[in-house]
This record gives sequence, C-alpha cells and structure tokens, in this order.
Amino acid sequence: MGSRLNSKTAARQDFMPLMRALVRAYQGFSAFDADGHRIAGLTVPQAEVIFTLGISGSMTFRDIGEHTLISKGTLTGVVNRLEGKRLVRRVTSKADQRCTQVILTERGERLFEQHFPRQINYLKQRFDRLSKTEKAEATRLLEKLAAAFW
Amino acid sequence: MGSRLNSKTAARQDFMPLMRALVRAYQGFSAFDADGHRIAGLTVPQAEVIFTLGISGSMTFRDIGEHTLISKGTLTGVVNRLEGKRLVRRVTSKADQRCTQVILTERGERLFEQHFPRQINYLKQRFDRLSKTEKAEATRLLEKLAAAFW
DNA sequence: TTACGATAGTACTAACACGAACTAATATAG
DNA sequence: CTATATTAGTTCGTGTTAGTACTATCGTAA
Repeated sequence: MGSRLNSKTAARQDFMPLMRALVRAYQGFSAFDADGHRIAGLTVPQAEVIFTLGISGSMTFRDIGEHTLISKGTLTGVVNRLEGKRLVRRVTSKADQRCTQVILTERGERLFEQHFPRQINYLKQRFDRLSKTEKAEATRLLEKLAAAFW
Repeated sequence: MGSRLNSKTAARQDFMPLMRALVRAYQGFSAFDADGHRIAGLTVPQAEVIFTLGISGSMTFRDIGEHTLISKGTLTGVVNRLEGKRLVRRVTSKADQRCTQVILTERGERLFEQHFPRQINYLKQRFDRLSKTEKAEATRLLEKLAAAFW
C-alpha cells in the first residue's frame, strides 16, 4: 500500500467521514450559538468578549485575544462596535501606557448577567443529548484530534 | 436540581469541556487545512469549490452551495475570483436560463488533479493519529452531536 | 543616556459570511 | 392565457478574519 494518491482514490480515504462529521458538528453548533446571541443583539465574537470580561473583570486587548483566540486586528473592530453600543469602555493603563484595559459598562454588566446564563442553558440542552459517558469520550477524542493539528 | 443558572454557576457546566474541545479541534483542523491550500494559492472556500467541481463535473451555483454549505451570496464572489484566476468558467444553462453551470477550465482541472490528492494526503497524516476504532467512535459521537443542533 | 529591539494597539486590505432586497426567468393556479 | 408565486443568481450592508504595515511606548544594553 503506497501513500501515492490520485484524485480518484484520494476521494475515498477512511478519515473523510470523521472530517465531515467534525465540520458538520462545528457548523451546527456555531449556527445555533449565533442564533442564541442574536436575541441579545450580539454577534459571536462580541458575545465572547462580553463573556470573557464578565467572568474575569477587566482585561487588556492582549489578554482578551489570548483567551478568545481573536486576533488583535479583529479585536479592535469588535471592541469599537461594543463601545458604540455602550457595553464596554477603553481605559488606558497608567502603569503601561501601551496597554488598554477593556471594561464592562453597567449596561454591559447587566447584559452579561442576563444573557450569559440564558445562553449557557440554551447550549446545555443540546450538548446534554449526549450521555455523560459520551461527552467524556467525545471530549477525549476531540482533544486528541486537536493535538494532532498543533 | 433546577435549571436556573446565574452567571457564577453557569460558567461551570459539565458540557463546557466538550464545547471547548469541539472548538479547538475545529479551529486546529481549519487553520491546518487553510495552510495546505495556501500553497496552491487558494482560500478554503475556493478550494472547496474546485474540489467539488473536480469530483462531480460541472454544477450550478445552487448545487455547489448545497454541497459546500457556502451561501449563494458568498458563492458569487468566490466564483468571481476563481474566474479571475481562470480556474473556472460560467456557462448559462440552455434548458433553464436562470441556471449557471460552473465548469473547471483546463487550468482548473490541472490544479485539481495535482492539489487535491496532495491536500488529502496532508490531512490524512494528522487524522490518522487516531486509530481506526477511535476515528469510528469520534465520527459516531460527532454525528450525534451534529444531529442535536439540527 | 541614548540607540535598539520588543510590545500594544490601530489602520488598512482582501476575502468571507450572512441576510435582505433586487432582477430575470420559469412554473403554476385560475 | 394571464396573474401570481417560486427559483437562480447578483448586489449591497454589516461584521468577522488574517495578515501586514504603522505608531507609540517601554525595556534594555552599550
């Protein structure tokens, strides 16, 4: 069995069902998640920032980016729009003038307190269609898969 | 155990490791996949269209969209760029003048024949870090999860 | 202390992504 | 056969994404 593939044989590799299943599961989750956030008038990355700040208090752009995996260039725009909605504020750090702390406004806090638990519950209902054992096994396998793409 | 959550308890639901693992696995795969396509000068959606056409011959926008899950609005732009690179052509269907067939040019065929097997092999190396049993189990669980978000 | 390199955030570009409004062509109900 | 509804693809607006170049600030080494 050589590893040479042509366009015919390539199309029938045994990993392809897994690849398709991964993509479909993620896309399903992702669309569902976005739907939940729409009610609160947020996009997914906007909600990620609100949730991150709500849980951990204020954070710099750098820390938010590390936590959410949103690149700094993108984050500028996301924070601009959240600032436009008066959900967060920028505060330049005194100690290091390069750093900007992003802080939830009262409005942002209120949105977090209301929307975050609702969204978690909304997602939970679907994830919990897998048994506890299945969730644990799926988590293990996905972590192994994620490690393969490092 | 009521289903009432506040922002504190919501953050520690037992499905969250699975959610995180799903997102990490997909993001890892997605970035890796994009890297492979970059060598061929293609973006992921562009490669998806080339691969779809290479396997199934010509297709309408509608069919490509159904197969790749790219929405029709987005597809117009993707096909425009592929046409700009002379990899595909648009041909209006004679039977139904509303329909446009998208067809690989010779250049597109050549790219498909070269790039598709290489990309499959490139992905295979990583997916195959899971055993055959693990792949089957992961596929089953991900399909179940995908079904939950339908 | 001054030059140099690293770091934080912004500006800009190209490509997606989705939804809604729009145009043209086809199908169908009456 | 005509009015209406449906379908295919494009266009447009808003937002996300990655990457690169840029500015300002900070740390450090000569």
